[in-house]
Amino acid sequence: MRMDDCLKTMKALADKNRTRIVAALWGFDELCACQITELLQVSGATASRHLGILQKAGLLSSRKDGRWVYYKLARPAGSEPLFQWLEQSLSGAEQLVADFHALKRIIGITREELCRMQRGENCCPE
Amino acid sequence: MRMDDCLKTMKALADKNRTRIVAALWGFDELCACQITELLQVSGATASRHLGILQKAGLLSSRKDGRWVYYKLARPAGSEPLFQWLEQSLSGAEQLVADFHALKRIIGITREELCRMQRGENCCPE
DNA sequence: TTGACAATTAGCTAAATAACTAAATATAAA
DNA sequence: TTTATATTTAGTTATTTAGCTAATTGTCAA
Repeated sequence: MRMDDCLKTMKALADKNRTRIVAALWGFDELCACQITELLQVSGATASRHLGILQKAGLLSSRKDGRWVYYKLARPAGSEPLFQWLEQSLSGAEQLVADFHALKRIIGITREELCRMQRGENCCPE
Repeated sequence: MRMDDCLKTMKALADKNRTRIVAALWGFDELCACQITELLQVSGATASRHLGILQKAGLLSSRKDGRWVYYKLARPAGSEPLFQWLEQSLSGAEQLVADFHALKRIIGITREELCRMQRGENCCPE
């Protein structure tokens, strides 16, 4: 690996929100952009930018399904020790435990309803 | 490890000059601040700041010997996989090979002469 | 074909950070 | 004790980056 690629990986992981995304994908194999947006409580554009940085570093892969884009961990060849260190270092971290519970709630909401919430529409459109 | 400590480690390593410092200490057990300054070709203050960031992240330890301060890798408990990934990812990196050769030259210069050079005094004081 | 809409990109602002110079600190030598 | 000097800290400036809103893109449904 070239030094720049290695630094790109470190820079991608050296951010709290991006580490939260990676950790979320340990517990939930695949998540869509709007679910990540809801987890981080940031704008969709911000979540998208973070996902792009992780993907450009080779840490995530994405799959498009209609209007939705799903992300999962890529675990490129040779990255095993890095992920091992990360998982071991972060196991039980308060923020990630809270995230795990939040995600259980989030995946219980349909994506349509989730996106409606994110657009600020109150609820229950009859 | 708390999440903040983990992020501090990642942030410490997510900088080219600091990665070069860590890699330098793989090949040369212990180096003093002025040798690191010479390697990176930055001001002494800048080198000192980078060394401080690595030390606060727990990645370096230091030892004072008179006017000189020597640094070495700390390799804290649990960090083995991280260093394994780093060494494997960076093995053969162009910049680090060049640094290794530069260091062989640098350690051949007495610290007194090195610091004299860094103060801008030309050479050969009789 | 048109309208709705999830996701991304562009453009901006505020905060974080890397670099420098100058001042402060601590140690050795005269 | 005074002077020289290796390192660190303070203060400043320039660059990078995380966040936002608005505009754009690509897809589905009416």
